[in-house]
Amino acid sequence: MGNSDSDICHRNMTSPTMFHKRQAGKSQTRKSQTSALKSRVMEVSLAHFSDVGIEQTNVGDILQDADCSVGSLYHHFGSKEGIAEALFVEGVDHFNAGLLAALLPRRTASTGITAMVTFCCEWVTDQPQLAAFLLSREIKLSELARLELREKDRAFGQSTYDWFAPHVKSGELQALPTALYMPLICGPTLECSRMWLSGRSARSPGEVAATLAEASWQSVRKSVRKS
Amino acid sequence: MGNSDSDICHRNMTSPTMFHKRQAGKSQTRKSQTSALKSRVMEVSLAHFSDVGIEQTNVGDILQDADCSVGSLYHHFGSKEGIAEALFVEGVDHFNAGLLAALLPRRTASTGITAMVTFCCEWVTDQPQLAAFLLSREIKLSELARLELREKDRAFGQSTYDWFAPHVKSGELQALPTALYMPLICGPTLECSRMWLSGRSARSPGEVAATLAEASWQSVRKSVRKS
DNA sequence: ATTATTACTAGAACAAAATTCTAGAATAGT
DNA sequence: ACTATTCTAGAATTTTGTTCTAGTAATAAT
Repeated sequence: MGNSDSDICHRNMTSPTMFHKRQAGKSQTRKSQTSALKSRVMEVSLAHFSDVGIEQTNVGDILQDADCSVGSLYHHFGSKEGIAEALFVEGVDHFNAGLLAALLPRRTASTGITAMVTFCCEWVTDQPQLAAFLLSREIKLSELARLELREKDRAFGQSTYDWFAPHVKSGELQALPTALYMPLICGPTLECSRMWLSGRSARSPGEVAATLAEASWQSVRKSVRKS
Repeated sequence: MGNSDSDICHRNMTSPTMFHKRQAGKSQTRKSQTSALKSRVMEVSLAHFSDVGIEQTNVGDILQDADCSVGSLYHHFGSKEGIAEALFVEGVDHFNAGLLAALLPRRTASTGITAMVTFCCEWVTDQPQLAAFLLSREIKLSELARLELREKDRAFGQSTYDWFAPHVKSGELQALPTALYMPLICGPTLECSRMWLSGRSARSPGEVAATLAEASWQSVRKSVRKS
C-alpha cells in the first residue's frame, strides 16, 4: 500500500523479438492481447505522427483508434513521447539490420556501395511513413534511449567498418575518417528522400537509385584520373 | 466595437530588414522596442527549441526569459508554432542567401562545388543552434508559409541551375536531374552536420570540409577514368 | 488640437489535452 | 490458497496553450 513505485515497463519493444521461455500453455492469451495492444498503439501512433507530427497528435485520438485505455497506454509507454521513442528505436533497428543484411554478403567494394544505396532507396520508398518519421528528428529521447541508441550506433559502425577495412587496404576505397563513409554513401540518398517525403521533389528515391549509387561510388572510390 | 478581426500581424520578420520610410523622428522608440521584443522572443525560443524541441518548450518559459507578455507574444506570432515558423523561414533565407553568395562568383565548376560545401560546413559550425533547428524538421508550417517557402525554394533552385547549366554544357559536370545536384553536393555535409549536432560524431563539419568538398566534387564531375 | 484608428502590451480567464491516481481484474510465483 | 506483479480502466487533476477584455501609446484624419 505504500510503495507506489510499481515495476512499470515503459520500454519493452516486445513487438517482434520476444519468445524466450514460452510455456506453451494457457496464459498465452493475455500476453498476446497485451502485445497486440502495444503494436496497435504504435501502428496508430506512427500514422498520426507522420501525418501531423508528434505535437499535433493528441493522445485521445490514439487511444480511440487503438482502442486502448489511458491507463494501459501510460503503463506501457509512460508518455506520448515514449511512444515516439519506441517507434524511433524500432525503426532504426529495422533500418540498420536491413542495411547490414544488404551490405555484408557483397564481395567487392563497388557492389557493396551500390547495395547500400539501393537498399536505402527501396526502404524509404517501401515504408514512407516510418521513413518520414525517422528522417524528421525532433524526438527528445530519454537518457536511457539515448545511450541504447548510441551503443547500437557504435555496433553498427563497427560492422560496416569491418566490411570497409579490407577494401580500403586493397586500394579500392579511399582511406577516410570512419565517420565519413556513411554520410558520403547514404547522405545524398537520405537528402533526396527528405525532399521526396516532404513533397519538394516528385522523383522517388527508387527512381533515381542507380544514379545515386553511381555518384556515391565515385565519391568514395580510390582512383587515378586522366585529368 | 464589433469587429474583432483586428489587423494582427503574425509574420513580419522585421528583424533584419525593415527600414522603409523612417521619419527620423520621435516614434522610433516604440518601434525599436517592439522590434527588440520580437528578436528577443525569437532568440530565446531558438535556444529552447534547439535544446529540448518545440513540444517540450513551454510558452511560459519563453515569456519569462524574453520578458514578454502573453498578449504581445500572441499578437506577434499567433502561436508557439508561429515562432518556430518565423525562425524556420528566416533561417532558410539566411542559409540560401549565403550559399548563393558563395557559389555565384565562382567561375569554374570545381571551385563552385568546393565553395558550396565549404559554406555549408562553416555555416553549420558557426551557428549550431540554428542549424540544429533547421535540420530537425517536424515543423508543421502553415499553408501560407508552405507556399512562401516553396516559392523561395523554386527561386533558389533556379539560381543554382543557372549557374550549373553552363558547366554541364561544357562537359565539366554530369548531366543529372535537377533535383539531384543539391543532395549530391550538400547531402553528405548535412548528414555529417546532423551527426555532429546530435553528438554522434566528434568531428565538426568544419574539420572535414576539405575532404567532403573533394568527395562531392568527384560525385558530380564528368570524367573519363583510367579504370 | 481633437478625435478616431491602429498597433501594441498586459494578464486574468478559459479550454483543451496530457498525465496522474485509485481501484480493480488477470496472471504468475510460492 | 495466498501474495506479488502486471495490466486495464476511467475519473480526477494539472499543465499549458490560447483567447478575451481592457488599457496605453502612436499615427492618421478632420
